[in-house]
Amino acid sequence: MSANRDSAQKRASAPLTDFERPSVAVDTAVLTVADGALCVVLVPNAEGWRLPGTFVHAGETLALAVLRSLRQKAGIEGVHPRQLHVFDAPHRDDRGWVMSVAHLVTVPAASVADTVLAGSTVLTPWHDAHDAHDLVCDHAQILRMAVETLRQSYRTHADPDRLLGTEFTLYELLRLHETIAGERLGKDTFRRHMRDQLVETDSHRPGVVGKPATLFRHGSS
Amino acid sequence: MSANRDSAQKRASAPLTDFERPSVAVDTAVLTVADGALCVVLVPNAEGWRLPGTFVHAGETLALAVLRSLRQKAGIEGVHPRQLHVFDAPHRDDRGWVMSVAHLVTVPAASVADTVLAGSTVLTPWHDAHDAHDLVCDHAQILRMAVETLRQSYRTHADPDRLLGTEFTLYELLRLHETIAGERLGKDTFRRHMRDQLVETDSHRPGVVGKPATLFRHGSS
DNA sequence: TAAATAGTGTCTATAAGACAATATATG
DNA sequence: CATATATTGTCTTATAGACACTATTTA
Repeated sequence: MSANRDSAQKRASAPLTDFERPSVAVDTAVLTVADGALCVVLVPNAEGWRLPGTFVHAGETLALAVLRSLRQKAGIEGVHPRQLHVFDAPHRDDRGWVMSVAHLVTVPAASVADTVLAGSTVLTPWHDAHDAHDLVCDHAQILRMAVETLRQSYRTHADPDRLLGTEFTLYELLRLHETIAGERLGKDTFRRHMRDQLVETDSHRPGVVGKPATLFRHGSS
Repeated sequence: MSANRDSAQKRASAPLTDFERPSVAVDTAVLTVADGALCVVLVPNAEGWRLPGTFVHAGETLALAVLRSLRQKAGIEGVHPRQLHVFDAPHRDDRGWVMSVAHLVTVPAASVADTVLAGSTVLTPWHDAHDAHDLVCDHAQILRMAVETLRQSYRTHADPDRLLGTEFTLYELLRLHETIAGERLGKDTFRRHMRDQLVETDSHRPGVVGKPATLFRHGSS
């Protein structure tokens, strides 16, 4: 029975060379919100635009491979990769058997300018996430999953990815949520949902005209 | 610059042999609900209990590897694997560099008896999912993720995994949800939530005493 | 004071949850 | 009829969303 043969192989001390092994890559949707638009980092290659990615090296976790690829290809540092899904169709990559583990990373809009400067030899191309067509193989699907995951996390929390700074007005938070959700949200209902997650400060941010808005910080959670 | 070298490698026609590659395995939490308990399939090995799993073979998708491992090790057929997460800690397996892609599979309680018979040489050990301790490496974490994923899908749908048969009473559905959620649910609120997802039939299931319950089927969704 | 933005009070429609009443079976 | 289970009606309370009102700033 083949089940016995399989078990015997797994109990042996060096069974790993008995099998052909796949190459494992990571591909990452780097998202930010800037000027009321949800943006993603795309890099050009021969066949079109793609998400930044790399092969995973020995002794490296997937998350570290993501960090390495973003540092090298987009000059992005200090982020927290979230795993989304493994894409494993046997012939999705014509170079051979390559699985890709899709990831999501978010970058605060405030650090986008720094990011561009850091990758000195590489243009860091931010694109509107909703206008990103013609991506290679399954990268459009990765982008959709990333946006949906971001939406899900912002549906229940004020700013889990700290896309705003430490202090922000409720209207800035509202515009962030509207951009991520892709729809208008009632301001008064929104306030009531967010207030108990936030801490009011003594400071205010004056606008060009009108009553200055109270600044808030994140709660202890 | 190392980014350039990396790009050159990826554009070459046979770059896949330049890197050491990981072994990729699948491990699956097979869940069912039987007699008011959430149960999981565990198989014994030298270090303790573990979830059924196998290495992924060349030319095979992750889902197919899951199906093969369940057929061989537990006699389970006709299921639909759902991907949960990749476990990738570099030294999680002392045989070498092994990543494991965790999966969730559900089996209707009605087919559990058949499943046991089908694996003629293998005892199919169902265990209470909440009493499953002492699992090898990260399998306890996989089980937690599987249970949470199952709970999430039953929070919004009547019986997405078809754990009940084609016809069932609302009280049978209520007991299923209570077992999965791990808490009591109000019966009248539950009815109102479920009714519009279900189709009432002309049939009834008589109990030992009392008014026979109406049988329902799933809606068109 | 006029205009603009920030923040709050209140009303209504809807949904959740608990409780009670009704319906239909067995013995 | 007594009892047990199924099913529905209704009441209370909480929440969502819309609207309008108040507050505070600049010009």
